[in-house]
Amino acid sequence: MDAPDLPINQVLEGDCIDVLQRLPAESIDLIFADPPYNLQLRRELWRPNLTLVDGVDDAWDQFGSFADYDAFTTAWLSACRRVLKRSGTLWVIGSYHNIYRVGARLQDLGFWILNDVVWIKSNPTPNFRGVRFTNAHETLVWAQKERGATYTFNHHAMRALNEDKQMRSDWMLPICTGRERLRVNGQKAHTTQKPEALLYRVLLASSNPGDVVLDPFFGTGTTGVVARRLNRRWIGIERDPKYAALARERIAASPPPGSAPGVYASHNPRRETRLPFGALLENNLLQPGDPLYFGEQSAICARVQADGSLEYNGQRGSIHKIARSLHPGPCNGWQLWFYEDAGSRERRPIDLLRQQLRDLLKSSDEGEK
Amino acid sequence: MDAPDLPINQVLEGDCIDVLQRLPAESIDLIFADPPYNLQLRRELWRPNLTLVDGVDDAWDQFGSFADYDAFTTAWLSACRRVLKRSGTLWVIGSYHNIYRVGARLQDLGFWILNDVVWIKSNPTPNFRGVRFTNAHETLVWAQKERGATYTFNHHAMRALNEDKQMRSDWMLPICTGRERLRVNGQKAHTTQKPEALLYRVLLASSNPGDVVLDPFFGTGTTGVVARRLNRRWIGIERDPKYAALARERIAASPPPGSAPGVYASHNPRRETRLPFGALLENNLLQPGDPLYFGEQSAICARVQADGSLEYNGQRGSIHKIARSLHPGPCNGWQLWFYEDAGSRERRPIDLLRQQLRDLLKSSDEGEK
DNA sequence: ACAAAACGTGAATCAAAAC
DNA sequence: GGTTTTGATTCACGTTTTG
Repeated sequence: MDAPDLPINQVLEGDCIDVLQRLPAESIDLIFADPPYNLQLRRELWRPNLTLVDGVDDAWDQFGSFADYDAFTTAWLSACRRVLKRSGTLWVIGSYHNIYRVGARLQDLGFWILNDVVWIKSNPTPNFRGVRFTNAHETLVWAQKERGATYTFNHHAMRALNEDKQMRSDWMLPICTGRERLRVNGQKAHTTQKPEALLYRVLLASSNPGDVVLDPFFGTGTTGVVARRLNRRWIGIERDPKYAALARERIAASPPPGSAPGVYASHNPRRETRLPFGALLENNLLQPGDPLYFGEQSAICARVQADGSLEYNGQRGSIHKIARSLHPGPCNGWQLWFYEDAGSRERRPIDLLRQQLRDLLKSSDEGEK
Repeated sequence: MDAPDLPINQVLEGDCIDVLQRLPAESIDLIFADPPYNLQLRRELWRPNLTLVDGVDDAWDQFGSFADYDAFTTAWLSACRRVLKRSGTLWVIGSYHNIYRVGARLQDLGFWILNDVVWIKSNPTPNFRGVRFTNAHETLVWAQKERGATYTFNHHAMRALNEDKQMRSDWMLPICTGRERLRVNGQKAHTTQKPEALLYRVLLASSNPGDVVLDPFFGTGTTGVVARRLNRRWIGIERDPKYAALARERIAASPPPGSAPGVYASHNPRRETRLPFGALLENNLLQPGDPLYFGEQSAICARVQADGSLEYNGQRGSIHKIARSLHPGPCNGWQLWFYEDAGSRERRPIDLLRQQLRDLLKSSDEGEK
């Protein structure tokens, strides 16, 4: 299933555009990219207390013009797109300096944006001069390889992570400081290290255990650390041998995934084994000829047929089909049809019977073991 | 000082590209633009409660391709740039559908981005299908006509509006609903009416009383209403005579300058720290698979899942939910579940970890000051 | 009259498995 | 791979209706 020559769980040294070209096509499930931001700082910045701000002035962040930056962007995005599976998705993080260039190029190349997400920093650097708004966020673009392909989004994992409400496109997370910040001789090892919490959410949302996650601008390896922790496989590409070495060291020292296999998989009702409506008859939860009501109150009453179809007003078909004929739009028959409980004479959705049957089958499964 | 033939406080009917060309060059202090977003909706969308979502399907939002949209964008941005004073600035609002196109074109034309700002919606439309993140924000780009020119930024006004702290680039404001939403025969008059609070902040930040504020996509005139209220002069351009008429009517009926602006000051509920259990995982204080014990002595042991839920005895749910299943009455999972301390092997309530994380976030907050 | 519950709605690129 | 069938999925507010 995997390409045989995929260099799993390794840091590859070199320019990502070159290295990507040597990887097999359509082999990667997820890409997270934190490219140079092209910051274009013009002068030193001093705080009001007369200390110097240690800004990003690395050589790797210098580009001559928008055109240069665009060419660079198109090159690495194309290379990424080639190695991505059809079902794969790509995340890019950036700020206003570069994200509009990146977003537009990415659309031009055929990527299809699924969301943009804003990382709201709980503790941003203030604007020392008071001449603009405090730059308190960065933007992440999440895109699929091509419009309409299926992709991974672990909706229920995101809900669980957000106290049982849908995860929104605004993520409030602190910047990477304190013990998490990698240091060498007391100096920060990399100027733009991202917090692990950010990668945790990205990987949990858009990949599954065992998936291959690639980071073309690996830096000091945050993506690798989190991938390992979440039981994903990873590939890092990094041009600077010093960063690559630091990343290897850091990942080796980071916590390995636990041994319990179940904990990493996200619950997904769409992947549960399907029970045809007829199974309720086969298992004696309904009888041929039983009435089903369309809603809790309504007088509309259909009859269950022996083969698991419904009959209403001369029509015959599945619970979904008959429901659709009674109501516009997409219909889930399991929730729309009600049976009458024998004891209480109350109407209950047939979805309840399905749940009972699922529990029944599950417990008999476990009894076999 | 003003160009003599500036049509002040008027709604000009026509395509903004044409109309702008008839205005004098370098005569405008501030532009706020809310262009079509180029949404590309494919089919009907139904809510889970079987009602139909009334999406944006207006003719003015239809473009054939990215190339068409880019040409349109370049045309109106160029026309705007011509009428802008050297000291002038431009705001554009958009979503991921269009904002990367707009941002890149704007940079190409020589505008210099000062900030981008995210409007975080306190009450966004949810994602009914559960297939993406809730689209909970829109993006505003704030740019000056050319790099290095002086521009207006009312730092102290922004501070005052934000409880004496620097105004950040994330603005949490409700969408336009209720009495503020303009209606005709009970139907919303315009599909994309913006809240006045948003314009209030924009105009207060980047213009001065008496300045001329232009809006090339005037719609139902929110920019005019707020400009009038803040004692700025305004020019609106609107293609649709129906919207133009509504705008004139609305502005005439709106409060004149001098009324108390208290209603526009917005409270920011985000500041109240909310820590979901999953944050302990995101911040590396717990790992997927870790055991949690129900009480200090008990043998009941649940497993932490990667998504921040607990698994016990086949059930899966939040720390509170699983606790409730083990104990009658209301349960505070934070105090009932215990982890085992790595060093001492002693059990400690997970509330301790929450406290640690709170302290951590707090100290990094204070470090900023 | 008042409180509680029900209802309506917003810039939305909104399905996926089985056959 | 295109077509058919099954069936998963929502949050914060403001307004209206019900009790």
